[in-house]
Amino acid sequence: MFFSRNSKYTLEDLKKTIRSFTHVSDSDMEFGLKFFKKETFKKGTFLLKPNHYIHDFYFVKQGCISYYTIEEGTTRVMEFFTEGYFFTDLYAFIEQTPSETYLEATEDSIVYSISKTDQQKVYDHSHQLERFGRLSMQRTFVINFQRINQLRNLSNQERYLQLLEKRPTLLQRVPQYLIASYLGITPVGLSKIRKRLSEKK
Amino acid sequence: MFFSRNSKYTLEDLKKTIRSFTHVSDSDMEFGLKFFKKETFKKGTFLLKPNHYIHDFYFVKQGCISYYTIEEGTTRVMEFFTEGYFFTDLYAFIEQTPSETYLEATEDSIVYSISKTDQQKVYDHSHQLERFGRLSMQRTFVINFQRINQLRNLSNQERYLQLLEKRPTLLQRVPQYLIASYLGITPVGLSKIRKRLSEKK
DNA sequence: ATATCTTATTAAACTAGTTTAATAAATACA
DNA sequence: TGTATTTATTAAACTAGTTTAATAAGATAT
Repeated sequence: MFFSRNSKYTLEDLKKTIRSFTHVSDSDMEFGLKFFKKETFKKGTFLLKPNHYIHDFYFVKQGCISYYTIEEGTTRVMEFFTEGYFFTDLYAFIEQTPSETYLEATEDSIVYSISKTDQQKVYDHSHQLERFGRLSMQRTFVINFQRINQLRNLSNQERYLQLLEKRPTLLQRVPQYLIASYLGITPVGLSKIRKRLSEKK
Repeated sequence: MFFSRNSKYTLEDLKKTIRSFTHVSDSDMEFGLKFFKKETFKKGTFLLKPNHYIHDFYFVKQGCISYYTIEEGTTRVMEFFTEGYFFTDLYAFIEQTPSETYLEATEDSIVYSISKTDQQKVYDHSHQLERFGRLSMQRTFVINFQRINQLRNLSNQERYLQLLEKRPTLLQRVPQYLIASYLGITPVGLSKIRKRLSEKK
């Protein structure tokens, strides 16, 4: 109900991203890519809502998918998936449990998707692509690990500045109160930080 | 210089842990395990210090390895690796760059190690073990992700209580100022939290 | 056992955040 | 275009942490 499907697109960017991790032969690549479907999501539509199962693994071709929970009325943004990101609600995807999260297109978005079953077929068929799977997990691990250390070691202001530096367009693309949530602070807190910074300059 | 080596041990616990992730045939398992070496580290000795390369991937059989940096004189503990943990300084290991971290045995410890080269051999030889590699990365991903959300969403007091619950023995095994560092607070801060909690009861 | 060194607690002053509420600015839409 | 709604800022009172420094308690070694 959420989306419309249509396939047969170039997938060049996806192919390129996969090969940035490890060598994959043309035949294995072809085998893998044929399972991907192109999907488009209008701004404000959902790829996933709580209490639903998630069957697909995604790659962002264009747009922005916000990954968040709502607990006691408070939105908590865990990630903004933009161009080139692989994503899913990994916990629910792995365990095949009902999700507790939202995946919302906060911009008009185009993604490629592959079902868990098909992904398993791909990994069974291709050692090279299983390796890609391992390495992309490893990459994500490193990124998350750096994020953990940032959260523990940097002040909110420092984290805001790092975000500005690393993902400069995000603040133009996403409302500020969601950025605040992503940083783990209140909108008021972020506003204060911005004021403090603008006064310093 | 840091350690002494000797091999031929049962490795039963390592085998069991690997098989908790995915099926691995006896022959693949045998092939993989023969690369692991048993190493022992006395309390206070180092598996890794800054500006050294790390060549090995580890599994903790017994003991506790603290993974930390020292920045501007401040120790920042990133993880305590205890029984059943796989670990290495992943960033330096992957990129083969000089490490910026310490891996210190904060208890007398026994670990199994495999070199990066040998690990690559194992992955090249066995699709099943490559899958184990992917799945164990995935597991670590989920754990780290939960940790990120805890850091963003919970108060220091709540995180301390969660740590007490999830790893209750850790506080007996590790000095409190390292626990504080792991939680991202000062020893004084942790002491205050403990006082507040003991008064509440 | 005593002295030494490390670790933990406490106190006091301070700071960067919080909450709640009001206001201002920006955006959407009818 | 004007009005309604959403988003961002500001203010005020508060809170959970910080830093520095002193003290107490615990562990180690001679």
